[in-house]
Amino acid sequence: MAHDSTLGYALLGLLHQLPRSGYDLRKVFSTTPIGRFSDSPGAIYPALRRLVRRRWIAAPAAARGGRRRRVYEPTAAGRRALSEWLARPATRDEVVRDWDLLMLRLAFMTENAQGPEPFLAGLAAEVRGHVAELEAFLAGPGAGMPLSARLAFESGLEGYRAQVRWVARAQAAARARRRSG
Amino acid sequence: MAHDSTLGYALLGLLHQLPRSGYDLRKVFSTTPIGRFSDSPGAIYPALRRLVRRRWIAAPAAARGGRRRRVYEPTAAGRRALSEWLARPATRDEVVRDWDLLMLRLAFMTENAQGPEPFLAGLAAEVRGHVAELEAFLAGPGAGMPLSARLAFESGLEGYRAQVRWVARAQAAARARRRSG
DNA sequence: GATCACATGTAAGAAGTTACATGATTCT
DNA sequence: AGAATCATGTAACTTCTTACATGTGATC
Repeated sequence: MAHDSTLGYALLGLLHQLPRSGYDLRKVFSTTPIGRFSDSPGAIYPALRRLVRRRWIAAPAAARGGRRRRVYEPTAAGRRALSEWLARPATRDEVVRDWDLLMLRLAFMTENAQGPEPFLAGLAAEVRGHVAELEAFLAGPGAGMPLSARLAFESGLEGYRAQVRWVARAQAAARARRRSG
Repeated sequence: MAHDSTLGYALLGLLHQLPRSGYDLRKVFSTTPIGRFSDSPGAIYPALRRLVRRRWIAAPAAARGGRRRRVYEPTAAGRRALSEWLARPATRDEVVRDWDLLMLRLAFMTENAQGPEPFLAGLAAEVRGHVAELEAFLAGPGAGMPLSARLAFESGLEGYRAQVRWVARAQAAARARRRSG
């Protein structure tokens, strides 16, 4: 099954938590600092129609005539698509280019059968590997960078090092949760 | 002057360091982990033509006939545009949605008159403000998030906390550099 | 019945992606 | 000459942005 955009999965996950209207979804984005999604109608409504076209969500007939509030909820296929997406392990490419997408996946993982532990294990490996790559670059070809460029590079490196520490704590928290029920 | 895309500024900055061809620029992106830019020709060449259309870069006539290597360099207007861009202070919105763009600006700031210190000062204020916002959310409306969602939120928070520490060190490094010449 | 908040939609354009096409040079 | 590599270009598609348009219900 072809995949949707980050926004598409964000909407699908939110609708899985609770059926909502496009307007509700916009308010989620405009009132919480959860992601970096735009609350613009020009993004949300087309994304919803995309999901409808894929038959991942549906609005229970109702609300004919005029433009009333349309509440969407996932179909069986939509729930399946969400599950499959949540089960995907983190790739190196996502670590480098799409960290937000990985965190979105994690955020919805409570709804998942296995819980976050397998995902976090894979993520830990990939993020450590990426830090090693960045460190190798800094020690090798990147050694002679001018001050500002080196500072900018170190910002990225420090960000990923923080994620290495975070993921270890996250794994511990998930383990503790599983043991204590 | 209207602004260009992140990729456009990346190209402009690189060409300011050293005149290059599109192919050279692609290799920069494919062989260094500096940014998250794609090395795809479908992004690079149209972006170069955009910069040419704006008269920010030019390829010294030469290389007529057939498809030979075309080496671009910034025009006077291009250098001016780069300078103005580098002089822009970091905004909160960029901190939240476009950290990479800020780091790109910093990376080219060695070429700048003032050096990175004013930029870093503004950046420090904005990133601290954003951390405070995230902490307020976690303590207030976000207090009841399920485990996975909270972990994902904390990943973001820890990333920004790491940037608060990084920016303090970066300011110290820039100060030390200025004093010691 | 005017006005405001709720709610959805759309058009135009920007910029990227993937995949393909093609010319020029160098190496064997 | 053939193959690999250097080098540029383009078409189709996707998705987002900004800005505008429009309908519906509640309140004054």
